[in-house]
Amino acid sequence: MAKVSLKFLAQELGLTQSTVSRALNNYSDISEATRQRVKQAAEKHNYNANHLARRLATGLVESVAYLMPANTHAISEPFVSQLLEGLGQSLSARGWDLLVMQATSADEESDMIAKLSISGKVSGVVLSRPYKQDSRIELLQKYKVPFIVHGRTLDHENYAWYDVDSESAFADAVAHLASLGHQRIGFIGAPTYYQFAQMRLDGYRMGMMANGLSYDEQTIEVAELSDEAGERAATTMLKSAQAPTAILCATDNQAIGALAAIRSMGLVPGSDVSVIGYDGIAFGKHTNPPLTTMAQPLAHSGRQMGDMLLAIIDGGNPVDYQELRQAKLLRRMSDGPPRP
Amino acid sequence: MAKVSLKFLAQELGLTQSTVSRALNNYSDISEATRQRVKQAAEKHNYNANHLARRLATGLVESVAYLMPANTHAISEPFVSQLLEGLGQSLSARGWDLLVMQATSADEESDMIAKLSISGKVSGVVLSRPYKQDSRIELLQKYKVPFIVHGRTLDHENYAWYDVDSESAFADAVAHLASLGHQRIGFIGAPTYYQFAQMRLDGYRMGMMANGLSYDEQTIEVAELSDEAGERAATTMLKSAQAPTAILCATDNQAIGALAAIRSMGLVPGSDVSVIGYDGIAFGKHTNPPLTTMAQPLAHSGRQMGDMLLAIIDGGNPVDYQELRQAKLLRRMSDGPPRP
DNA sequence: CTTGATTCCGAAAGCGCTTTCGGAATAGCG
DNA sequence: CGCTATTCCGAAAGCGCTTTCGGAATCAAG
Repeated sequence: MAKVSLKFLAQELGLTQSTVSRALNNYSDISEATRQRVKQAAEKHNYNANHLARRLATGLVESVAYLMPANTHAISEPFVSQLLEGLGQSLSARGWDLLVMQATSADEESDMIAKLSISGKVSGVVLSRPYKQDSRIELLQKYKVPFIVHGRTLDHENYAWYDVDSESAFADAVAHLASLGHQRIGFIGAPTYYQFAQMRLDGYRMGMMANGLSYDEQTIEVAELSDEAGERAATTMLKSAQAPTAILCATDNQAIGALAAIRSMGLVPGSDVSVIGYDGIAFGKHTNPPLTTMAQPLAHSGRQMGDMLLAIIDGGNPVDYQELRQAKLLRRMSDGPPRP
Repeated sequence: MAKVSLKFLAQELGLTQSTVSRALNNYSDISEATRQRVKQAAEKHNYNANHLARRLATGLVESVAYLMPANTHAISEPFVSQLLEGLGQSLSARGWDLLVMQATSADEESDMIAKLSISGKVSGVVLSRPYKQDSRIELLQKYKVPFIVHGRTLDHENYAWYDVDSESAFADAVAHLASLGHQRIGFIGAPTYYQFAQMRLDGYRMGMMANGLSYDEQTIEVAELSDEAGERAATTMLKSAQAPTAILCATDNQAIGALAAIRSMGLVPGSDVSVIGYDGIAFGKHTNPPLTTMAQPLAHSGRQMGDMLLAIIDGGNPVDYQELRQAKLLRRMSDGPPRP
């Protein structure tokens, strides 16, 4: 079974490579008759252009890289999975490839971007969970590689991003808790080198002020993004003198941990102390009790971002592709009025 | 900033492309002196070989594809995430790329494989969750594309795979339940066009027989792999005349659904009716009650499989790379002796 | 000083495709 | 019927790299 290349088809048909190539690519200077003939032959022999050669010749690289966050088992986080799925769909609809890359350390992340950029391996990049100031974004801009960010940095005027307005989401969550009668609302945040962590904290603060509640550093804990970290943070918070009657968490994972912490202190989440998470992971339905959360509309975020990135690669202006979505309260069973 | 290509470096150094290339690739017919000179220049100008050109020239494609199961939101399943992570590590340690592909329908899966094979886009493939008879595997063999399967088909003699012995795992689970005193043990399985589903069912059956329990078609339900499906299956099972006192589920997701079904009937999982899942997803710790499960050792399965695949690509004999791991019982709170 | 063996580098072909250019064959027109 | 305009295809260069081959220069040996 000889490799079916352009040359092969050309010989088979008594034409030249270039003619065959142009026929396949619908050039207008090929007669309809031979075009058909060529296409049938291609079909018959199951011809598939070697994409390496094509890309080398055209300079177009039909693939996009997704960079997984480093220093965290992010891939096992729900949002990454969903994102990947959507991205894949968007890309493959156009026959493009999706590369997934993973840096093992933060240093390596920048390195990887630099390599990626100059190697011309991909024609677009999607980046998740940026830092407040993210050198990767600067690199991407410097090398003029089209990209889109899942989330935002502090200064997010001049590039494309897709994000959920977690600031107002957290303000809303506080308002909800306040309307239930809570006064002491704790906050379990994430390290604020992540911009999303900062915004969630800001939202919390704004919500507290807006509802006439005292914003107190004492009722804030910073934790990593895991359930264990959430559990630890909730424990120390509940053991403090002024234990809160409700806890807001930066992520569902942390909230799930908080639930565990509350239970293991002999308290009942949802009635003794309320917990609200953020993300809306499907699994929240099955926790004990089911987790109330600010749910992101991430169903098609991957797809969305893929389409946006493709549009930018096609020449669109990145700043035209900034999309802010709203999260909404998904009440399950982990919130309620405070104990009198 | 001119593109730094071989040509560029060559001019810079007053050498030819070929010399520069060979210097960079450590050919022995290049003097140590010029080798150093070339390498320094490359370093200085941040040279990175265009991998498209290299691959075209060498015929080696330094990338591997992971095919996500179709027809299911598999990517959002925990095992896919973990696998991807491990694969990425293994591959990137060698500078290879990981492509993720997703077919939207079962038909398309074979198509995709065929295209992938003849396009020469990748030099290896990893495949998850094969069917009993899987045409994709035949295609891969036909086109002589190195591959490794995550799971096994019915006939798995002559290719590489990595699997967990779910047959004995389920037999063990039954034995455990029997030792607790359960007599009527139900089984929620998966569609048996999946080989893994067949094996888990077989394990269940073997376990029942080995413990002198009656294996009855009545106490078997087939469900999709989601929590909702598990919930429905458990519900009909518990409403039947001979409701089981324990339920074994093919996956943790189903088991989590079963937990919900039991609770919504006013029963207490773990004491009124036991449930045991399979997979060992991290989340099982947080269900209500925490889920007892047969945990796979999937921590490094991705890494493992990546290494195996690489070895095969390097010329290893696929049949030398078949690895069967054991699952083990992870007792949490969803199992216990039956109510008298 | 000649010969043969080394050492080192340049020349050139080739990977499979795209794309520009030019030219033969055909068509259209007066 | 002669001339220009079209239609269609072939020739060839080039994308950036690898790799084989041959030859000039250096070396050791006779």
